[in-house]
Amino acid sequence: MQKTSTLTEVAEEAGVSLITASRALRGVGRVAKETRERVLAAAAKLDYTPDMLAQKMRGGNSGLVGVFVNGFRSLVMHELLSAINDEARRLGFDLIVFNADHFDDARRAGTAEMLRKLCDGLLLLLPDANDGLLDKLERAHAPCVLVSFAARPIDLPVVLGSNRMAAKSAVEHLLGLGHRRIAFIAGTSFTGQSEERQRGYEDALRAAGIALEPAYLRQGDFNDASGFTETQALLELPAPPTAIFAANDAMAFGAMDAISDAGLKVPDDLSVVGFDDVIRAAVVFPKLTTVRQPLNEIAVRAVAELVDAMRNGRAEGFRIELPARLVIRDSTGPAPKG
Amino acid sequence: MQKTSTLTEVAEEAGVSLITASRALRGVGRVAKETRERVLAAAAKLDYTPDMLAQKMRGGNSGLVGVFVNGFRSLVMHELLSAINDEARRLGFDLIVFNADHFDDARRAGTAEMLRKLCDGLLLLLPDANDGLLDKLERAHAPCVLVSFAARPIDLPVVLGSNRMAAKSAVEHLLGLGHRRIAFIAGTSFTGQSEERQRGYEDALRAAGIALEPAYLRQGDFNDASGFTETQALLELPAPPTAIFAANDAMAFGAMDAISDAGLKVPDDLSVVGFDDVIRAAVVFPKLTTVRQPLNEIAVRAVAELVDAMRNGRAEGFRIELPARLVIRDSTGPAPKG
DNA sequence: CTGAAAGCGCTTACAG
DNA sequence: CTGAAAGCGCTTACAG
Repeated sequence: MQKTSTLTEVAEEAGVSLITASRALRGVGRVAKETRERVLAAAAKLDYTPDMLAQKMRGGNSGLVGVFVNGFRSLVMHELLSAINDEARRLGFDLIVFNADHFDDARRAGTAEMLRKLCDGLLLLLPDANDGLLDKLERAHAPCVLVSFAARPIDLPVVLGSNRMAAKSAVEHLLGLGHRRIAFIAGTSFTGQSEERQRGYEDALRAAGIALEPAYLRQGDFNDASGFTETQALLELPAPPTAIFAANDAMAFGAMDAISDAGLKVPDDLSVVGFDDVIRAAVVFPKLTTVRQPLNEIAVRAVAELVDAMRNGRAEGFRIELPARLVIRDSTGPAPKG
Repeated sequence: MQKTSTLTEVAEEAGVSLITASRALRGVGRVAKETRERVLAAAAKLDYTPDMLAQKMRGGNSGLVGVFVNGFRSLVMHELLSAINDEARRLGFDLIVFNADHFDDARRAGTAEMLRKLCDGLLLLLPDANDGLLDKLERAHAPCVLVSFAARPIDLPVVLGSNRMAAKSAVEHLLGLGHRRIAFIAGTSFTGQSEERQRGYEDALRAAGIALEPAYLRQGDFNDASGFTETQALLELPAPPTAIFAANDAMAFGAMDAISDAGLKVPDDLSVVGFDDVIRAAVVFPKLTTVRQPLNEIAVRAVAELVDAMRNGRAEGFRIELPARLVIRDSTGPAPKG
């Protein structure tokens, strides 16, 4: 099928040796101007494109950045990917994206390994703390940057939003509105970000002298549906909360739906706060009060740090937290009397 | 940096020849059970992963599907990518995504070529008709499928939504509501889909005996902002339209904003129809009447056809149009009197 | 059942 | 300025 021409054919066509053709094409070493032109002409004639696979096997850079993601479904992932793509392109790197969840499969591990060799550097978006790849990269100090990872200390560069502090300020906002019964819907714990947000929630309550009520702590999975179900459970409590802080926007949307379904109104009866500020947050009715993740800044910074690591050929461990801030919209209001 | 162990090392460790180790690992050819076990143990001990780059250079399948996209920004692209990923995974293929716009750059072409060799098959999402890659693939009958491409006849498999017919039914819906002055905001023409939608618009008007008014035809670029600007221009016309059909949802959102900004109401003063039915369409206020692209069906079908082409090692030209249908929501209403 | 060659397409030293 | 070797990590015939 692939009738790509090879360097040998180009050399033959130009009447020079393989290696001379290679040099002429790469513009490396001393090659007579006339010879070079002959080779270039031959390459053009044969529509020659170098085989990156072979090139890479001999070492050398590809100008490629590998991006490992965990699924494409989430809007945060989508925005992050867009921003990273823009920034990488601006700096002259192309992106290869690989969906890297479920690393247990041997074949998948082979692909990941291959991509690691093929690309000059790796960006891991919202990686799973249990991914064996992380250990491998850590041991090798491979040039890579983890984005939005908070599960554990790791000897690799990490760029993320300030989950804990921003979550704290979100809950303080609710406290300021007079809420005392505030629930938290947690997400999954793959990246450790949900835990950080929960800590911020607890920080705020503790600082306000409010005891943590276990019944107000619910376990969701970052999807709309779980926000819906967990909110229903909360509403059935003897003393239901007057405010719900969800670990992400999707669950906050689910919460708002559940509240409507129960015949209640946001924010009159219950206030809802999300986390992320995906596009939909500003468009939904009522508009969602949420924490804005600095996705763009995160992307730009992550790419910059990766470029640095690629230049050094290795990565040292450090952690950059970029400030996330509360965006107050229409889904939060004064706590209902009584 | 990459201290991956090689097959040679595994063979040494197991005390067998290179080729025997290769056979044992692949489970191919006759290898004594005891020998095989020794090799497997050695591989496990050395944490060996085969080098896909080297493997692929000798031929053989990778189990990888390459997906070429034009940017990550659009929500349609995002949903399509999600659906394709799910379906490919279900069938045991992994996805490698490459952002392939601007193929003119020589280095990028090398990457594309490499990916083409590396992957067993290619999916081109909303490809640009001017992309030189299309010609190459067409000439080679390379195993690939074009998704949402309508720019020109091409001797390669194509899967897309029924742009023209669905657009026609959208405009018929407006005609049924009594609208006579209906504008169309076109998008860019890379994939030819905007043109198809415009044809559907013209079909409907023609069938209703309404002359095409050039002033009602505006050129946008598929982004919100252009929907906004072009709508402003339409509103300044001596006889402004009473309905606007935008070639995609993003421009329809822009149109709604422009209408609000002008102090007018949707759908009382103007009706708006979009195309795509992205998530936001059902969430925005008022909810957008739009054409639902069968993105999921398109994804499933495209993957199925690609699997078929990969099995044959080549692709024949054909075109599968999946029905897109109008979803009537709140942004369309009776034409205002007078 | 096991192994010594040849080769995939290229580049890196080493010679001339 | 140009070229003949060696080798990247692997697999495909061809021998034993």
